[in-house]
Parts: sequence; structure tokens; C-alpha cells
Amino acid sequence: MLSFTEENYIKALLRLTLENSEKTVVGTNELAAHLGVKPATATAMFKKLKEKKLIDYEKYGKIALTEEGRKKAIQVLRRHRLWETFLCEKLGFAWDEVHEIAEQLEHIQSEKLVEKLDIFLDFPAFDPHGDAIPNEKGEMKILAKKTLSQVEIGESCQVVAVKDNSTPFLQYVAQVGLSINEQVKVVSKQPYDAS
Amino acid sequence: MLSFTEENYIKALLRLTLENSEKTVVGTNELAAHLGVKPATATAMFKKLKEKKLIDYEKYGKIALTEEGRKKAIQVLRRHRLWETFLCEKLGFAWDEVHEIAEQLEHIQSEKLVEKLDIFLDFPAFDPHGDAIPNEKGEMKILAKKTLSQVEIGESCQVVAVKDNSTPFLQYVAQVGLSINEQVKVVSKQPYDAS
DNA sequence: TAATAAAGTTAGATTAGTCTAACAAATTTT
DNA sequence: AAAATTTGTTAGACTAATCTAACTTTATTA
Repeated sequence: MLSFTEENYIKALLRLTLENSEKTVVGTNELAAHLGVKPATATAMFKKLKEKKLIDYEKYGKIALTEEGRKKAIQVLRRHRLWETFLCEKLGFAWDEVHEIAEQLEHIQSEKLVEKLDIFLDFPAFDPHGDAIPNEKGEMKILAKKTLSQVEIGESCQVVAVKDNSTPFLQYVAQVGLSINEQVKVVSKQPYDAS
Repeated sequence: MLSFTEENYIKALLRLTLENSEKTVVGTNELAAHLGVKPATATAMFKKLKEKKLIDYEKYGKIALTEEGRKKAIQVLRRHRLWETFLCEKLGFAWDEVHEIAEQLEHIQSEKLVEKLDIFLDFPAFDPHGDAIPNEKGEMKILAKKTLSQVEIGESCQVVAVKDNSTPFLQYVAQVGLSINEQVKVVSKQPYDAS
């Protein structure tokens, strides 16, 4: 049984590697920053996670999930995204409100709960942000995506996901009137920070 | 913001006082036993809860919830019972499976979540075990209840609640074919442990 | 390649929640 | 009311997760 904290570390590791498909390892500082802890704290946790055979780790080296660790991390991600879907589709939350709540719900321990939730939601393949939800076996669909800024002016496309899940960005996006699965036509481009 | 543990202590305190309506105070050993911790541990927590003005407590004295503590405890109880209702009614769990999961779900921090859940469930007044669910203001309906063993042989009644929420007892009850809100007629009496 | 910067680790302290063992107070029994 | 029992507290230790400050290793750059 993993603690909340352990689950958060392996989930962060998975997220960081999923983000650039090239990368399968991450550094201490990067992971610590992503979790909002100090690098020293992360180092301590790496020793524990290595002990539990969830990550490969050597002093001063990069960190990678083991097969076992990856499985566990995918389960956490699955739970997170199923709960997000539940919150939006069943409880009527806006897609920019659900992340924090799902961060809590994802740690509820019950195999049966996850499977019943999956059934209740009718086995969704994508969450409200357009991210793929791993199925019971840990497999997830992949969509070929462009970022919106890569789309030419005048070109039409379907919005399938947002990359940045931070609340301010999601609220900006919502305010502009974008939502997942919507058909949009790029008329002109506006700058938003650095994105 | 209360920790999981703090919430569990005040919830236990509320439960123990709700059980006999006469009692508004409980002892250290009683509470510790109910929570599965040692009395020494409970004593330590009482100091903290007193500091936070959630309980009234003096050395070697009984423990009682303050008005503030009671409000907070009722919120936890409300969340617990709403989640139990959700698990049974929406996810199709049996009523004897939901307690442990609700013990986890009750600690999810989000006012909005609780209210949306309440709406989704259409403001239920009783949970799957027949226990009253406090409403948003903390008020709960009271049913005049007898225990089944007080019902005379030949007499009919409606099953509204089970007192003992432990898994073995609930399974016994389920096996015998009893369920909440069912009309039963007492034909003969069987002993079950001491109850 | 030597100096500097960046990345990562260690040591030692802190907080929350728990335990055991020894002790103190209150209650019950004789 | 004295003795015995029950109830509750204190002291000291442990684990998980975190921090800061000092140190070490690796990488970059001049």
C-alpha cells in the first residue's frame, strides 16, 4: 500500500515523462519543483521509492519509473482522470474547477470503487481536459495533437486538450469561450504570456 | 483546516454522543477504543483539539464537543453519509460495503463538492443504513426507532436502520435478507451474539 | 582545462501522530 | 476509610515527510 505522498511522487514522475514522449528520466530539481518540495526532500523519497522497487535511482543520477512503478502511477492517473470526468459530467463542475478536488479523490483506496466509477461513467477514454484516461489494463488512447498556435489563421480544427492545467490558464481559456471538442476556426492570434 | 485525524476524533466524539442521546460527554478510554488508538495518544490529541476550541477538556475530566466542534463534526458526518448514499444509489454498491470507502471520502475538502453531491443525490434525508443525513445547516431528521428485538413476535414494522455498522454484522443482516425500508413481520427470534 | 555554475546529497532539526512503560488520580469494593 | 481497580496522564521514543544549511558531484563556459 502506497502513501498519498508516494503516490504523488510516482504520478509526478509519470506526468513529467508523458509530457515529452522523448524523455523517460527526470532530475531531482525538476521533480521537486513539480511537487513543490525542496530537492533535499525529494532525494530522501527517492531512497524509499527505490527500496520499494518503484523507481530506478543511483546517487547523482536521473530517476526513472520501474515497470512496477509505472503501473502504479498509471493507476493513480486513471483515478485522477476518472474523478475529473465524474465531477464535470455528473456533478456539473466546470472543467477548470476539478483538478484540485481530483488531486484528493485520486488517493482513495478501493479497486472496486474505481471499476464501478468507470462503469458509471461508461468507460470514458478522455477526461474533461482532453487527456486520455488509461483503461483497466493501463492502456490509453493517443491523439495526434497540434498546439493551437501551430494552427494557421483561417484553418479549422477540433480542440481536444489543453496542455497547461493551471487554474489561471484554464480560466483564461474558459473566458475566451474555448471548450473541449469544439470546432474552432482561427481568425487571428492573440498573445497569452509566453504560450 | 482540520487534518484527517482531527476530523476523525471529533466525528468519533459526535458518534459516541449521538448513540445514547442522554450522553454529551465521553471518556478517554472509550474514545481511544472507538478510534483504535491508545489512551495516551488520545490525551495528546485532546490538548490539540482544546487549543483549537473544538472540545471542552480538563485533565482527568470528560470530553465534550464545543458548539464549533459539533458543527465541524456534523459536517464530517454529513459527508460520510452522503458518500455512502452515492456509493449505493449511483455506483451500485451493497450497503454493507460502503462504510470503509466513505471513511476515506468523508475527508475530501471542498464545500462545493458536498453541495453538488447533495444536489446530485436529490437531498437525501437518510443514508443506506437508515441513519439521518444532516442537511446543509446541520439539521437532521429523527425517527422514533425500536430495535428489532424489541418488536413482538407477530408484530409488523418497517426496518429503518441498523445500529451496528461493523462489516460482519451488516453481512449477517444482509444474508438473512433484511434491508432498509422493508416491511417485516417478526415470526420468531434468533440470537445473534449479544445483540 | 581550470573556474564557475548548476544539480544533487547529507546532516540535523521540526511537526504530526503514534507507541510503551511508568506514574497519578478517581472510583469502586470490601 | 483503606485497599484495590479503573481511568487517565506524562515522559520518552519512533516514523513519515518536510525544512535549512553546508557540502559534493557533475556540467558548463570562458
